[in-house]
This record gives sequence, C-alpha cells and structure tokens, in this order.
Amino acid sequence: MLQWRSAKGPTRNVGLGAFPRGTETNAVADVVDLMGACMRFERGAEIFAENEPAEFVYKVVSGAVRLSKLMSDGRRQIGAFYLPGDMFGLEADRAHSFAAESICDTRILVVKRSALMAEAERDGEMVRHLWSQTVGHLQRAQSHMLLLGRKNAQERIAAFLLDMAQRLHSAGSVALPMPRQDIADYLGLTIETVSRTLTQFERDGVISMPVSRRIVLRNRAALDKMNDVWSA
Amino acid sequence: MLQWRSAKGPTRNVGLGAFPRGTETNAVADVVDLMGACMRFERGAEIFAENEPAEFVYKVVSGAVRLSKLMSDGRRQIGAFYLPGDMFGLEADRAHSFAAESICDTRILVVKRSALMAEAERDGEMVRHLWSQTVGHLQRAQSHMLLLGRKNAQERIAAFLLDMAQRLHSAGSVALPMPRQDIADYLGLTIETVSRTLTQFERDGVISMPVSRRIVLRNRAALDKMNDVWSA
DNA sequence: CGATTAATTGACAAAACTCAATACGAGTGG
DNA sequence: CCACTCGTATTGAGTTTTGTCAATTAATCG
Repeated sequence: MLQWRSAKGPTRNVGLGAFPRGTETNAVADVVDLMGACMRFERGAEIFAENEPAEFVYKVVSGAVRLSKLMSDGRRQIGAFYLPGDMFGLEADRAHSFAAESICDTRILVVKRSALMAEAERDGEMVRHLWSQTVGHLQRAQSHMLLLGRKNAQERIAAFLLDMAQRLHSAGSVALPMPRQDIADYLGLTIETVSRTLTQFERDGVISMPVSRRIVLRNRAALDKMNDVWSA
Repeated sequence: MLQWRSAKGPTRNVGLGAFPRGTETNAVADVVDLMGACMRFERGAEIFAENEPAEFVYKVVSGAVRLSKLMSDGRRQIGAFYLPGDMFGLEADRAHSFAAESICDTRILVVKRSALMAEAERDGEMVRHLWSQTVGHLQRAQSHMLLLGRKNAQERIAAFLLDMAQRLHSAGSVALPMPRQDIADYLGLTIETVSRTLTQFERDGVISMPVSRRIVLRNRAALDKMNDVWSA
C-alpha cells in the first residue's frame, strides 16, 4: 500500500449548471432548495479540498459523493457517502478536514454558508435545524466508529449493504454508485477482502450479483443477523 | 470474546454533591459552570445509559469519563474519553446512543438541557457556541474514524499517547486515568496488543513506564512520526 | 470487437487475536 | 512492616483473519 491507486486525482470542476427550482416548502432544511444554485460535477470531480475554507453548504440532488482523507503513503479513509437528499458541508466550522469528491456524475445544490447563517440569524427554527443536521452527522460518525472498531469483514459488509439499501430506498436490490475501492476505504478493508466477502455471501445465497455494481439481497435476515450484534 | 470481561457492571450513582462556583465569565460555554450542579461519581458509575433520554449536558471538573457501547456478545467500543474541561451530552438529540461511565472518581457539572435551551432561545451567541461544541465532537469522531480505519497498532497507540499528553497538559509524562482494557476498546485493539505495543515502545526507548498507568514520553519525535502519517 | 479499467481469485505473509500462564501492584489485615 | 489477595497487566505459543502481490477474468466504452 505505497501509492494511491487508480488516482488520476480528482479534477476541479468548473462547469456550473442552471439554477433549477424545487417547489418544496415543507421543512426548514429546504431553504437550501430555495436558495441553492445547482451545479453538476462529473465523476471524480473535487467538490471541496482538504483544508479548504468551508464556505458553502451542499445538498445532493442526484448521484453520490464521498468524504475522504488521504494519507501521505496512499492509505485513504472515506468518512461518509452522501446520497440524494443528503446535506453536507456542515461538518466543518472553519476549514474542511476531509475532501469531498463526486463518485459519479452528480448534481448538487450549493448555498453560501453566510447566506444560510444570515437566514439563521432571524430564524431560530433554522439554527436548530442546522444544528440537528450536525448532530445527525455526528451520530452517523459514531456508528461508523463502531463498525471500524470491532466488526469483522462480514459484519462490515452486511452493515454497509443494509445501510445502502435503506438510504437508496431499494427494495431487494441495490445499485451501488461506488467502486469496490471506495467501499474498501469506507469500511477499513482492502478491495480484495471486500470482493472475497461479497463472493462468499453470494456462495451462501445471501446475495446475488448479476453485475458487480448491483447487489440483490436474497436473505435479508442473514444480513440483519450479522448486523444486529450491536443491537443494545 | 464472548462475555463482557471484568464487568461488575456500572453502578448507578445516587449521591449528589455540593453546588460549587466558578468565578469564570469568559466564554459562553461557562454558562454550564454557572448553572450547573456539581455531582460526584465513583469509579465505574453510570452517568447515563444507552437509550436513556438525553436530558442533561455535562462538563467534567475532575476525573475522567468514557463514552461506550456494548455489543450483545461482549465486544465493546469506547467512542470517546472526556477529561477535565470537556463538555459532553450534546452528541445526542433525543436519546443517548452510547452510555457514559466514570473511569475513576469524578466530579461533573450537570445542567438541564432544557435550561440551556431556554438560555439559547434568548442568546444567539449561546446557540452558536453549543452548535460549535457539537461540530468539535464531530471532528473528533472523524479523526477517530481515521485511526480505527487504517492505522496499525503502533500508530494507534502513538496517536493515543500524544492526544492524552496534550489534553492532560502533561509535559513529558502522562498519568493515564483508564485501565488497559479501556484503551484497547477505544483503539479497536485487544488488551494484549496494547500491552505488547507499549512494551515494544519501552524497549525502543520511545517511552518508559515506571508503573503501568504512568507513561513517560522519552522520544516524542518518534511518536510524532508514527502519528503524522495522516498529515495532509 | 479490442482496449482499458474494474473486479475477482489464488498463494502466501504478516499483523493482530486467542488462550493460558505468569508477574505486578495496590490495598488489607496480621 | 510484611505477607496475602485480588484485580490488572504482561508475556508466550499457536491460530486466525486480513493484507499483499500477482495473475486472471469481467465489464464498459469507443
């Protein structure tokens, strides 16, 4: 593990799309929908870099985003995946400590943090909502810590598949937007271990994989069982 | 790893101490100092349980606290250690997903979350401060994820020692408040690996251990080097 | 199709875990 | 003050899981 692998590093996105509209007005979060500009990022584009000032807040419209941090020797940790509907960019106060990159072609609403804060100045509801977003991210980070700390490969993959299935609202079949390497770096495993574990699951009839990016959940109970160890 | 180990489980604390005073008025955080009641928890006492409604916010005065989550089969993950000056209890919105226990005899300021929120209602500065506390916790969680995800035992221990040294304001020598098992469960290692790695460090002249709970940092540069891999 | 990237598989090595024995250290009572 | 005890920490031997390196196979896109 000496060099960062398939890296023709993330390419800065310059193209800026239209300013589309959402007709939603339901929750407070959707101020982003109203105020945000929609941008397109092609696969592998850098949305923000490590150490970049945290000037914007984002919301995924379509596609997928990874939050990642790279070590000097090529090891990488992915801290989170963001899927359609997810907000991000609030996990930093001053500067970003992770980079964000689009995993595939992705549309993202972008709003200036200062605009959001100005809005929040007048609207107490707004602040609390943004804060609770941050709390949500913290809780995700904590449950990810559990996974990384003491789960074995099978438990990690099971948790990952169930999480993806839920967040992508997929009934029975998940279309993974990310390559195996991203999954590996998210779960703290190697690509080979991810691959072997998936193959194992397939042999055991727990899943099937018509193609590598599509996972059909054939025995959700088995996955739940592997995942439920942390029931508490 | 089938049974939770030395567990004569955490014992509920009932004793409630004095209402001491701090003369500080510097930052907003110190509203807790002004409003909080001081409680004493003896070693191993449960401050709050998993799934308990998050009714209070806490600040460590003296001693140390661990945030932990227990698996059905005895595996445990410690999510954070809280040391004097640290606030906690803001990482949950509705109910706690981790338990908090005192590691040694500990004094803690406790304030009702509702009181804090009432204060925050009037004081915009206050909300932002509480929020930024949460962001701080999130960032700690993220950097802990890095450690758990892709660092080897030496790197984990090095990071841990440096972090403790800094947070305890110890120049050259750290008095660890927690037993090896807690360190292991915090770092996602076994107690044996922690022990062996420390012994290794001692043989290499990186540290010395007059007694097991006291670690003298003899070669901080070596520790920094092991830790700095994630420089970026 | 062919070229190129992504994913899988195999053989082997290494790091960390397990189980078991031993040593240490703080506190207690003779 | 010294032995005893009990919880904590260390050490050793052997196993297991995951990682590494290298070779194949599968997908995707002109």
